[in-house]
Amino acid sequence: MNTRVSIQDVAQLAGVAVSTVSRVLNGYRDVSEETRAKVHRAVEQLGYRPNQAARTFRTGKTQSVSVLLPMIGTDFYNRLINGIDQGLAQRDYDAGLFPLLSPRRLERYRNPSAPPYNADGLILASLNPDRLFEGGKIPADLPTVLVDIAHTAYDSVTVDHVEGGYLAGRHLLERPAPTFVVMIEERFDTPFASGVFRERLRGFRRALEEGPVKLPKDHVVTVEFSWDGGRLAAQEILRRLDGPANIFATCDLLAQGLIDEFAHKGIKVGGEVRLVGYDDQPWAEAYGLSTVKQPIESMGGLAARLLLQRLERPTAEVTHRVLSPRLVVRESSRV
Amino acid sequence: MNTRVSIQDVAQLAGVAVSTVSRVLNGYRDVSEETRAKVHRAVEQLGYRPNQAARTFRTGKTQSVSVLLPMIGTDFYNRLINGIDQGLAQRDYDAGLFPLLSPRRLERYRNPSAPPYNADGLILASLNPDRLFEGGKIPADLPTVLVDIAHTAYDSVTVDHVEGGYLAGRHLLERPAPTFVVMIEERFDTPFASGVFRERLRGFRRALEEGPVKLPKDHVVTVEFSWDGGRLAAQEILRRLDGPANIFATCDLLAQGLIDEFAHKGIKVGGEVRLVGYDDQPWAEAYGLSTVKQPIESMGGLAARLLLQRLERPTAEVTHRVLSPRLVVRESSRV
DNA sequence: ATCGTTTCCGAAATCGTTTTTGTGCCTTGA
DNA sequence: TCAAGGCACAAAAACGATTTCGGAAACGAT
Repeated sequence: MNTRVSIQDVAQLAGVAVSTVSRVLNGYRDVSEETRAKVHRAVEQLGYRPNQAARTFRTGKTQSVSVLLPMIGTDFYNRLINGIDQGLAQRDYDAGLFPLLSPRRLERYRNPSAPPYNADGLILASLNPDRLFEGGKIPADLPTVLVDIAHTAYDSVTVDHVEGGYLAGRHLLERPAPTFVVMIEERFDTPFASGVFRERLRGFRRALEEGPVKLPKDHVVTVEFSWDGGRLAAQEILRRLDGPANIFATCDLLAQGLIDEFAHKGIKVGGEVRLVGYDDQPWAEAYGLSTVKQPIESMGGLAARLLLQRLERPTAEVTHRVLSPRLVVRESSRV
Repeated sequence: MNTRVSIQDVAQLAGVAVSTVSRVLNGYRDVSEETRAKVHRAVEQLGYRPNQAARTFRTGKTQSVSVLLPMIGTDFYNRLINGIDQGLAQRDYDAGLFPLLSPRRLERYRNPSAPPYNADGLILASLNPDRLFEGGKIPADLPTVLVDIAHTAYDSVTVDHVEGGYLAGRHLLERPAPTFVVMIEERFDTPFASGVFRERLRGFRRALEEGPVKLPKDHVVTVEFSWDGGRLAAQEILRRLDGPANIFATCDLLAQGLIDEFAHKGIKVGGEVRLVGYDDQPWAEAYGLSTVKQPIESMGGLAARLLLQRLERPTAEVTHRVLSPRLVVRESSRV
């Protein structure tokens, strides 16, 4: 007995036309105080709630955007979501989150009329639209901005991984020593963003080129994306080295594995063995891990603002914003 | 030039009526193979995509449900979301996540025509509908199921915290010793679920009643919901005791603080000082922490299935499902 | 008194689907 | 031969809002 009452009923009870009720409800002018009150009274009395589906149908607007992202629960996406949310809230927009929790979901969301696309705009986090939509267009030509990944055809906000690697490199080279890089194997068969680890390595190399130290091929250890990966890398490094070293792990998880394994072998990072990670995970501070911190919240907030802009002017020129990471120095890289 | 093409255009190109196109698209009978092919050809040629808003408007169905939850990023909500997602995917429903990231969002989501309620059903996680909607009804009378909280008026899935406390108590009392409980102060001014810590304590007390050991009033230490809270509790306990003890922490975070502080003082849990936590956080295993594990994924999956059922039969009787937690014994409580 | 302007409001068109109803035509069976 | 029924499709009526258009009344200025 709630969804049954329509704007018609309100109009009838108030003794006015539906158009008048609509005008009152949407705060338009051209309505006298008197009728406005009558309408409000009728609305109150009937407990009328506008049918949102009808409204969306007519206006084509939902006042909401969808955020598609590979997963949730990681520190990265938590911070990103918070940033997006704040950016959106400023302008009375709401965000629905649609994580690609399973291959099945991914398949479903390829359907252009899936629920996520029932929104005014779209934020794709770490998701390559070409791969996600298999070369097709964005469903319903939804205004879209990419975050944590770039694409010539869409607005995007990213942070510069090359620069992050460079920062790590410059820092470690304050004290020249044999250098190792521990990084992750990339897979290109998912619609997720990729190539970042290689970029970080590239930046690191660039820093090395400015100094006297070399990075031999076999000093780049490629492992799996796991804590165990880091431990294995530590064993590998110890096999190759006995003395001071500078180590760059292209993500904190690997750095953690390294630290734990070193500790197990009685080696404490910082001093002789210096280590820099990447990501600034929440536990990094407790671990005393030097690391490269990305402005993830800013990235999210900026993406939200870009989307809002695009909603206003759909045909404006595509913009790409590249944010800079920041080096956080802690004990693990002290000389 | 995509959203511009409607079912009309398809009908015209195919040389049939719109109703026929609709029948084809929805797989209804009463269409010959020949016209079916014609329509499909026209659809293909025009790149026609049905207007989802219109469809929703007409049918009143979206094939999606909304999940309202206090936050994301915690282990609890991660597991819950995974459970829900799996339960929903089985029947071709999609879930939009709407975390109450800020007080502002909470306020917005009180509006019955906010985007989250533009769905076929609603899952409220840890959220009390009375408080959330300030005594009002669920927006648009959306079929709703509650999870991690109960309410007489709605379907719900919860796990029994009293039972969890009881399990911890029975286990610790295998070896009688002075007993402490570390718990968290509750706040009732939020729309979030609450009272669970008290319930866990109640269950623990119930176990004690079956044995010879007493729980003195000042052996219940109430602290803040933080790692530091656990550390302070450890200090407090050490002040009161010198010898063996059984400790029940009503959540793992407190247990972690306890363990760390004890370690700092040279005391290792397990053996003399036995400890049981609650939640089975991801790190609990590495910590060797005995703890009470809730079947969170099951809870989510069950909630999803209940909602699906209710969507089919909106007037069916309200059901409440109470799941049982399970004790995971590890080193921290070995004798 | 006349003429414009403004203010307020109603009638009707409209959005793109789904669903109901109607209508010829073709079969079938008695 | 005729009634009954099924088939394939068309026509039109919803669904519930917003928006456009236009007209009556009220008002002020000439």
